[in-house]
Formats: sequence, C-alpha cells, structure tokens
Amino acid sequence: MSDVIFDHKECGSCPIRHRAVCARCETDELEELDAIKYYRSYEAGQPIVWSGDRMDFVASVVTGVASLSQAMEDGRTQMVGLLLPSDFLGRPGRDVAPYDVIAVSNLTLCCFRRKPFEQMMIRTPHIGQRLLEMTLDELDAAREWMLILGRKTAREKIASLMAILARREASLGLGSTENGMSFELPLTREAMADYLGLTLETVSRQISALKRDGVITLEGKRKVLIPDFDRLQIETGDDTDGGLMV
Amino acid sequence: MSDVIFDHKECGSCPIRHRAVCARCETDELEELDAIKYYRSYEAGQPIVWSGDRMDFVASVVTGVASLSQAMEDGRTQMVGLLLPSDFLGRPGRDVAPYDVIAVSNLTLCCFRRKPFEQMMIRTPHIGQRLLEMTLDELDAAREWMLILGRKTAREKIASLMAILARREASLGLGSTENGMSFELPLTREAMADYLGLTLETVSRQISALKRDGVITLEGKRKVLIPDFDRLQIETGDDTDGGLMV
DNA sequence: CGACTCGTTGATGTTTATCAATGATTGTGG
DNA sequence: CCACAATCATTGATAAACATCAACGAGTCG
Repeated sequence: MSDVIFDHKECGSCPIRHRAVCARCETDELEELDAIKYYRSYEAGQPIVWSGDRMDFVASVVTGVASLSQAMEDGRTQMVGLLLPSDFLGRPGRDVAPYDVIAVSNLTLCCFRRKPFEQMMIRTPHIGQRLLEMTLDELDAAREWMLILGRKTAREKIASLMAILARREASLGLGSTENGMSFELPLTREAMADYLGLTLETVSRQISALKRDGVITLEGKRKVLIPDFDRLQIETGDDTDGGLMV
Repeated sequence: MSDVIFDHKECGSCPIRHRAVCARCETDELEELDAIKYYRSYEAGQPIVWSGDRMDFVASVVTGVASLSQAMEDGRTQMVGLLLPSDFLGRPGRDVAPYDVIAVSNLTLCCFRRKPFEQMMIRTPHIGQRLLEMTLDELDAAREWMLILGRKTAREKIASLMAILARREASLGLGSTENGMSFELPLTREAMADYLGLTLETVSRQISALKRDGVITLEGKRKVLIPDFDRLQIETGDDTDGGLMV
C-alpha cells in the first residue's frame, strides 16, 4: 500500500524538468542524473525521515506536498518548510536529517543517492548553480514566513497563508475562475496551525471569521474560493503597493 | 563622521579570509577579487540600504553586526537576519534590496561591485560553492529561528537568544572565564524585541526574570555572564541531549 | 454500528501587548 | 559647567489576543 516504487520515467517528460535542481542540465548531464535516480512514493500522512535519521539520498518533489518540521520535547511543533513540486529535499554533504519530513499529501520523489549526487555536483556546475538559486529563494520565503510568525495577528496569518497558496496556484496557471481564484487546501487545520504558530482552534476560528466577512468562501472543508484577491491582500497586513511581492 | 572609506587592505591579513565567501579562493582568484573590492564603514545605528533601494554591490561583513529587517506599514518590524563577521550581504542577480539593512554596531564591509562579482562567479566555481554552503547554513539558522518565533514562550525566546550569542562567542574562542561564559550584547532591547517577535517591555521583563532566577548575570546593561550554560540551555526549551545543536 | 479523524464552537485562563510613569546615561548648547 | 533633551531601560496597571479545556457534529473506515 505504501512506498510504491515507481517505474523509471524519462526526464524529457518530467513535469518539473524546467524548475527543479536539474533545470539547467544539458542532455548529457541529464543522462548522468538518470543513472542514479529512482522514484519513490508516499501516502498522505506518512513519515519520510525523522530528525536524527541517517539520510542517504537527496530528492526533488515531483508531485504532492511534504513538510519539514521541528518538534520540541513537550510536543510543540513548528513547520519550517513546505516542499512543493520541484522543491529540493536534503543537503549535499550532510548525512543526518535535522528535521522531520512528512508527506502532507500523496507524494512522489525523484531521489538521487547522495554520494553520487555530491560527486556529480563537483563536476557539473549547472547543478550547484541551480541549487544556489533555489536555496536563495527558499531563504527569501523563510524570511517572509518569519515576519508572519513574529509580527502578524492570527487573522493576518491565515490571510497570508491563503494568499501564498492562491499565488502559487496562479503561478501554475491554475485556479482562476470567473468568480475569482480558487484552490484546494493541502493542509489540515493542525498542519496550518503548525505552519503559522497557532493552535488548531484559533485556525478554525479565524477561517470561520474570514468566511463570515466574505473574504473567502469554502466549498467543503478544503476547497477555498477567493472572490477578491485585493481584499485578501489587505487582510494579510502587507504592503498593497510598492513592496516586492515575492 | 560617517561612511568612512577605509584604505585598501591585503586579503592575506583579512580576519574573515577563511570563513567568508572568498574562503575557497586561490591566490590568483583573490587577486581578481582584490581588484573589485573596496571597504566601507558605518556607525552603529546607520542605515546601509532601505528595502526597495537599488543595490549595486554585494559585501562581506568584516567587523561588526548588521541586521536585515522587514517593516509593515503600521511600523511593526521583524528582524529576519543578523549578519556577523564573514556573513554575506546581497544576492547576486538581484538589483533591488528586499529588506532594510542597518548597522547594529560599528561596521566594516568588504564590498564588491555587483556586476563584476556576478561575472566572476560564473568563471570561479569556488565562489559559488562557498556561497551555496553559506546560504544553506543561513537557511538552517532561519529555520531554528522560526521555531523560536512560532512556538517558544517569551522566556524561552530570551534564553534562546542568549544561548545563540554565547555559542557564537565560544565558537570564536572568546568569552570563557572561570565563572562561566560571558559576552557583550550587540543589540538594544528594541532590536532584541524585533529579533524575537516581542515588545521591548517584554524583553526587559524577561531579562530581569532570568537575572532574578540566577540564569544570567548582568554587568551594566550590555555585558552578560552565563554562570551555568546547561541551565541556560534548559531554559531555551530545546532538547538538552541528542539534537544537532546547529 | 462504533471507533476514529477532522473540524467547529463555547467558556475560561494565561500570556503578552499596550499605555504610562520613571530612572539612568549620554550628548549638547547656553 | 550645568541644564536640558534625547535615548535606552525598567517597572506597574490594565487590556487584548490567543491558548487551553471541553463538548459536539460530520464524514470515513473496518
């Protein structure tokens, strides 16, 4: 049921070919990557690695969503990364995972054995260059997230999360309808709480409040409609104008 | 009084030579960097760039401390980076600053004009490799910080900050005395508040509480003594054992 | 059907923010 | 040199935001 091993697939038809760590690779480089890659799938909710585990691979997310999180001894948990398709998992040169990694939705990874990948990175600047670019983007995202965690109200936090998810959907060319934007929430209330540094009750209450105020509409518990994105943007507390909407 | 332009200095005698973005460069590469570098100094409190400003240079912090922070329209501010000696400022390929950068203490930067630096990065893999390593370290630090912001109590936040600063001092081989560890606080109460997502009053109260409970001792307002680091570590709420004390 | 997960909502409690006063220190101009 | 302003820090009183504890509804799986 779990850990289905996918068949080999061609890089040429890969949905993340042009955004993942291999984005800049030439044909010959792709062939080399091809030789050390293998696919691996997980069902929603399954753990991928635990903090402290040895990790012998790095990977790209092909489909689905994974979370990185840190847990304190008493159970308090903070999500510190949300990996979407094309995002990279693992750190070359490090063999022990510093975070818990969990499949939030059904997930497929394109894995590379770590040692060969590291050796290839030395020979292939395109990989390191792309990884640097992706890591800098992640750092920017982490810093935006720090503002959310440190300074925003519960309502602003929820609005910010909705805006981030809506923008992502839009950047993939999806979700726009005649009545505004829409997307599927990939996270449970508890996962949203761990993302935002709130309790799940507060998440639930604030979602209800935004719904009551007409900022969002729910279809079922997971499908979100944004009738007016500018209105949502105002609720996030962020600059509406000038700022670099990262 | 401000913006003193330092004289040219030799890379060979540079205090951050082996930790900064140039750490892996060979002699000839250093000479090339030398040709595009210039020093620049700022006094404590001075702005270096504002969010939205054009930024035509990247730089290494040589001495002193700088902060990156994000401000909301109503004045709420979150620090999102603290740059210490050897840390890198700026992003190759980006010409507009996304954060306010402020000199927290007196500060000297080793600046490189951005365009020549970017061209050199293409020719010189050592620079990109080192920058990737440093960026990954910063991302780890940002994620530890996210746990602090999202899930720790005010007391744990203060204890965590003290522990981070004490560890840094120790990693430079400084601060250890017969009565434990000591260091100078580089931040005002307000800057600590912006770092930790608190108000300055709460920072002040929690410092007083830790002092009252004997976890720390103050000499003046800025010099901190840690009589028992393990005790402080417990106050941070982090794993005392196992965890990778990053 | 009963157990389980996920989500919602209410009542209450705790933590931290806000507002306000004051002390200590430093720099400035008369 | 002193009076004054300005900055940084501390502490108290009160208010607001969010967490905690608790009950319950809806959907799903065995």
